[in-house]
Amino acid sequence: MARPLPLRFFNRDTETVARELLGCTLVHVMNGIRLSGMIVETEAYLGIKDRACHSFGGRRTNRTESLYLRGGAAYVYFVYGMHYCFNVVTRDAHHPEAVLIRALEPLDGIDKMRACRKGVTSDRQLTNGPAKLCQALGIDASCDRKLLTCEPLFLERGAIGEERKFEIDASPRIGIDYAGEAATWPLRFSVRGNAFVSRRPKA
DNA sequence: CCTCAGATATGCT
DNA sequence: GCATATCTGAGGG
Repeated sequence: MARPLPLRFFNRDTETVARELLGCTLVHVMNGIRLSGMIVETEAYLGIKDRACHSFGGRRTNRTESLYLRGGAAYVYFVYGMHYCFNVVTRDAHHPEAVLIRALEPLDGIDKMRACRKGVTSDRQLTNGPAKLCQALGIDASCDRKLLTCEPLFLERGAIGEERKFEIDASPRIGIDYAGEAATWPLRFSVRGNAFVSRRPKA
């Protein structure tokens, strides 16, 4: 099993981290069971200058506090009254930026994921959305602010030293129409042609 | 395959 | 009070 990604991976430019997380594996160990999936879709959120980001304009509240941790922390927030979304915090404490993980291709613990996603009929729907993957992997508010460099919640590099075996699509982010000009920034990244990407990027 | 309405509760004004 | 980085099921093509 690969080593977790180190802190220095996260303390870099947010867009770079969002691109390089594609192909990496997100792992959550629950009750000794390893639940994991390959990251196939991400979005970069660029802090105080990004109207779509929860820390836009330097806003700092209880909910957004984890964005002001150093890179490598988890930012898990609750939306629409029933869903969780999982983010990886990037850069340092003075730059409240993050990468939203939007979709995974399931790897380990698929039976357990099916149990967590009762009612879902096809495996494609297990983790092809930001709230779906949280439900499948058992990620909730208790994961907020956790450091992502060790169990139970961490990331593993994809193929070390190997060339990427996929092309990356860049497209506008989902569900942020209120964000003005920022809504057009191509900060959503996905693995071209992967069946678990939440929506096909517009050509 | 597609679009659309409804669910639901927390954070913030 | 109100908006929300979403999902599901129903209905139509």
